[in-house]
This record gives sequence, structure tokens and C-alpha cells, in this order.
Amino acid sequence: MDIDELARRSGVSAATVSRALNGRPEVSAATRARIVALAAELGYSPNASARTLASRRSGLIGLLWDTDYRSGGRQHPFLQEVLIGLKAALSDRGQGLILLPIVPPDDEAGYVRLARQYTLDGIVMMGVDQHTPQVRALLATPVPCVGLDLALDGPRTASVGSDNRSAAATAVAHLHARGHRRIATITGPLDLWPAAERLAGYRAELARRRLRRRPEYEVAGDFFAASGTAGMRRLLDLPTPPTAVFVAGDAMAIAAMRAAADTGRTVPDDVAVVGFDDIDAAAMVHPGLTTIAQDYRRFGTTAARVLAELAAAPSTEPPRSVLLPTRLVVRESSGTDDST
Amino acid sequence: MDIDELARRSGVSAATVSRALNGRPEVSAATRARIVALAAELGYSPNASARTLASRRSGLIGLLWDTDYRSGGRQHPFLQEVLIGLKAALSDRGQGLILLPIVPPDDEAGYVRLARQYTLDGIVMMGVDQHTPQVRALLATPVPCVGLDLALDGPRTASVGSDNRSAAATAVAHLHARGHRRIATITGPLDLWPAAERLAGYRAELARRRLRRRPEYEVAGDFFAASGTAGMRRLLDLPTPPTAVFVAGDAMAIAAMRAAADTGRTVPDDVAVVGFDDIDAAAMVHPGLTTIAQDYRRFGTTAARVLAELAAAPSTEPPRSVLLPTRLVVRESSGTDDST
DNA sequence: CTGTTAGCGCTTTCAG
DNA sequence: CTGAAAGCGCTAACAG
Repeated sequence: MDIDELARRSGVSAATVSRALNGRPEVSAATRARIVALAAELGYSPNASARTLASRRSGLIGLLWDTDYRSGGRQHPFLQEVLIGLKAALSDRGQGLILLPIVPPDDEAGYVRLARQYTLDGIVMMGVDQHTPQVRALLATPVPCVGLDLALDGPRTASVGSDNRSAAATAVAHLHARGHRRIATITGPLDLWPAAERLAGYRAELARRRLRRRPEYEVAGDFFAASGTAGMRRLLDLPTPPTAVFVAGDAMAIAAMRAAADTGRTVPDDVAVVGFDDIDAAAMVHPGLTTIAQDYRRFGTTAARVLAELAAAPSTEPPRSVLLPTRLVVRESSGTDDST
Repeated sequence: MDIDELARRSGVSAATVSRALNGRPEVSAATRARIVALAAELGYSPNASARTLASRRSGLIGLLWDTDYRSGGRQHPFLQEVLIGLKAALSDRGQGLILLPIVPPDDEAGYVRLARQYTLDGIVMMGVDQHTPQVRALLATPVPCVGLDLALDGPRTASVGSDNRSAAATAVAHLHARGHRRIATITGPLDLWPAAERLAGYRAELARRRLRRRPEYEVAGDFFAASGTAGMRRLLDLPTPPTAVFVAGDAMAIAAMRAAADTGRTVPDDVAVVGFDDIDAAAMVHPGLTTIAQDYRRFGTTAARVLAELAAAPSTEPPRSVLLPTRLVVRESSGTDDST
């Protein structure tokens, strides 16, 4: 069953079938209806390769996702949900998602070649280092690229992520509202956009609340558990330890709670903790971890939309970045509300 | 830069270039070397659509992954790792991975159409219900399909999963070695292959160790946390409660530990717990959860290999199933070794 | 071992 | 509004 067969059976030419099925305005409503009905009846669907070859558009979006990259612990906390959102949004637009293989760093043109090879309509990146030669080469290209949690730069690029800055501020405000005045933070790797923004939000909220900012209250972490343990120990060993800690990632936060417990402190009474990400474990540990939940599914749907906009817009526009709202999930690790 | 251009520059015909680049035996070593070198130099890579159209093979594997399906809690515990393994193994074979959209149940031919549309070389399924009409229609087709943790049936199908039965036996043996004689289990949904196998392994090991099998020691769960809580409560309320519980999934196991603690029991002293899956949280909770780790990455690499074998073999062979080894990860929830 | 010749199944001018 | 014709870039017989 190919387009010629369908054309013959519906008594028109292949060109008309093509037009009808692609929603072109030139076909009369009657012919279109007839063709569409027959196509459905016969189970016809156009061959993707032939269509791509002829039209020079594949309807395929590539996903660039680097496993080896530093992430929030044993796994990207969010690949799963992002994929769900992406898949749904793309298939609504009649597009498909293809997972790109990782190319070696010495193959500078690797991704550019992949994009051409598959005639990709756009690329979504997550967990990659945008400063490597292969990625830079791709970004320099007019192929639409959107970075998730990644600040991208190039002629047709955009970024999608949570509003990490205000999320962090919310976390700090929450602790402040619970009566805390000595609030510390354990950060992520500050060369990563989200980590830097979270620290900025922490500082901004301290300022807004007129709390003193102490350098020794900002300890560097790397999103992995071990750095949460180390960070909490350091904070608790301070002459004037904090009474609350905003930890920029849940894996670190959970490890930090454990570290506090191991040195005889009680969470949240001796030290309150707020995390970031709302990983599964946050609800499973005891006490439950108060944390910031991100809407990862929306990362995906937003990426799909932004990609389409990028394809339509002239490549002269400056890179945009879309910030998504987050949600504070209150559990036990931040104590109970004083005001009740 | 297309094949004709490359052909012109290397002084041969397009056909020869095609042969050289596809590793056909008919080309002389010298010509091949020349062409390959020039291709690399010019950054030529063949257009995937043109190649698919002409050869009727795309090198694309589809991933069928249903989000809505019952899984091990908030997320498939393993999509991430499987994807890593799949991607690596496929790209080693020069194949690609495309994520298939979920088709509505009333579109019986949906997946068959997708497979034809993209000229898929094979399909990997996870988390889908193989009894739905759309999936059954696909399985009836000669397209190679492999199910992960899914017992599939059809002319060109196979299954890949852990050896759940012996893994469960190992868990029970471990508890027995720690001195436990009253060992209960909380199961997964028994219509799922892995859940059924785990129960079978539990029973087999009880028998092997000549332990009495008590019906009231087999309580039904659904892999979700709430059923772990309920299950543990029921077991502890028994006139003769078990001293150890093998829980068929970590989300349930962690909830079960919490339930035990909430009723004043200490884990592992009053009741020992062994889980299954080794989710991230297993190492984060307190006490750490002893559990069975599966090699999910190997699910992916194995699936890629099996798919290739399926494509090569005649479609008359009966469905095969490949069982992968697991690993017992001993933490605190199962107590300490008596023998030391 | 290599070149020539047909397509693969679709879209897209260009005429009408 | 519709049809005819010309490819899209590659592979696969078929000759030589």
C-alpha cells in the first residue's frame, strides 16, 4: 500500500493524495475527505524516509543526553519525566524523538553530521557540557537546539529550566518563616547554571530578609551524596553553626541529614534541612525531606514548543530562556510551622 | 556533499562508493581505502532516509515504553540504565534508537503502522501490557520484538530479564543463613512475570531449606509503597509473626521498614527485611536496605544483541528468554552475620 | 572488481 | 483545484 495505490483507488493523482494528507489548502474539501477516509480505511501511512527525502524535513527531534556527565547522584533525577513530556508533546505535533549516540570528543563534526544524516528538525540537550568542541560545533549551526537546565548560546538556541533563583529564595523564605535566622547552604558545582542560580537565590533572599550573609555558611558541594555529608559536618563544626541548611540537591540533602544524625543532632529540631529536586527518596527517608519539586514533564513539553518556535523564527534572535515555576513540598525536615 | 560528489572526487562511480562505505567484499582494498579516507576528510556521511528508502532497512530500533503502566512506584526503576545500555550497544552496531509514541487502544494497527512507517529493524518493549490489541497485532508481525521483564509471544519475539526466581531464592537463603526460620514475603502483582517468578523463587527456597510454607506469610502487594506498609502491618499482626520478610520491590520494602518502625519494631532485630531492585533510596534510608540489584544496563545491551539474532533467525523458532544474573547487596536491614 | 541503470515512495514545481 | 514530471540521495541488480 503506497501512495500510488491509494491514488488509483481514490481516482486522483499521487500529488493530490499528498496534498490532501498534508493538509494543503489547494485541495477541495470533498476530495480531501474522500482521500482521508480511504487512507484510514486501508491503513495507509506515508513512508517516513520517502517523505523526508523529498521534503527535506524529517519531523524528527534528536535527544542529546550524556550519561557520563555529572548529575544529581546515581541518576539524572529527571530523564524519565522529561521524556514523558517530550514524547507526548512531540507526538501531538506529529514529530518523533530519536536518541542520539554520544560522539567522541575528537570527532568535532560528529553531532553536526548526525543532524544532517537524519535530517533532524531540532535537538534537545540535557546533561551535556556545552563547551566541548562537538557540542559547540552543533550550536553554531542553524539547527534549532534547546538546552534543559543548560544555558546555550548560538544562532538558533534556547534554554528551558526551572526558575532556580526564585525557588531557592522560596526555600530560604520558608526556613525564615519557621523562625530560622542562621541559614546556611550547600551548593552544587557553580559552573552549572542551576547550581549558580540556586546560590544566587539563596543570597538574594538573605538580603531581602536582612539576614547577614556569612561566607562560612556557603559550602561547596557537587550534587553527590558524599559532598552533602562533608558539607554538613563542616557547618556543624562551626563556632556558630547554622540552625537551618538549604541544600541545593536532594542526594546531598539526604546525606546531610544522615550526617547530622550521626553527630547526635536531631533533624529538624537541632538543624532544619530543605533540599532541591524532590527525588523519590525524599519521601522515603525519615524524617521526610522538605524540598523543591520541579515540573520535569513540563520541561519536555516546553522544549517541544520552543523548538518549533525556534524553527520558525529568524536565526538572528538572541537566545531565549524559559523559566518554569517550581513547588515547595513541605515534609518534616524543616520543622513545624511556628505560627500555628 | 552527496555520494555523487564523493564519487566524482575519488574518480569512481557512486555504486563503488556505496560498496566501499558499506563494507562490501567486492571492492579492492586500495579503492576502498582511498574512498574511506576521502569520505572522512570531506566529512561525508550518507543520508539516512535515502539509504533506508533504497535498502529497505533503517538501522532503527523502536522503543515502546508505556508510562502509564504499573511499575515500581513513582518511576520505572530502570528506564535510565536500560537506555544507556541500549544506546551504547546499538550505536556500536551502527543502529539508532527511536522512541515510539503510545497509540490509543482503539487504534489496533497503530504500532504495526509505526513500524512500517519508520521501516524499523526491531522493537524493544518495556512496561507495556502485551495483551492489548495494539501490542498483540505488532507481536503477530515478523518484526523482531524483545520484551524487557515481559514474557512475549509471537513469530519473532524474545524476552530479556533478570533471573528473578534464583534471585528471590538467594534473598531467602541469605535470611536463612542469618538464622531466620519464619520468613514471609510481600509479592508484586502476580500477573507480571517478574513478580510471579520472585514468588516462585521464594517458595522453592523455603522448600529446599525444609522450611514450612505458610499461606498467611505470602501477602499480596502491587510494587507501590502503600502495599508495603499494609503488608508489613498484616504480617506483624499475625499470631506468629515472621522474623524476616522478603519484599519483592524496594519501594514496598522501604515502606514496610517504616511500618515496622512505626509499630515499635526495630529493623533488623525484630524483623529483618530484604528488598528487590536496589533503587537509589535503598542506600539512603536508615537502616540501609539489603536488596537484589539487577544489571539494567545489561538488559539494554542484551536486548540489542537478541534483536539482531532475531532478525537473522527464521521466524519459526519458538520465543526465547534470556535470564540475566543478579547481585545481592547486603546492607543493614537484614542484620549481621551470625557466623562471625 | 567496477560502472550503468533502475528504482525506493514521496513531495514539489510547473502547467493547465 | 488537479495532473505530469522531475527529482530527493542512495542501493541493488545486471552487465561487463
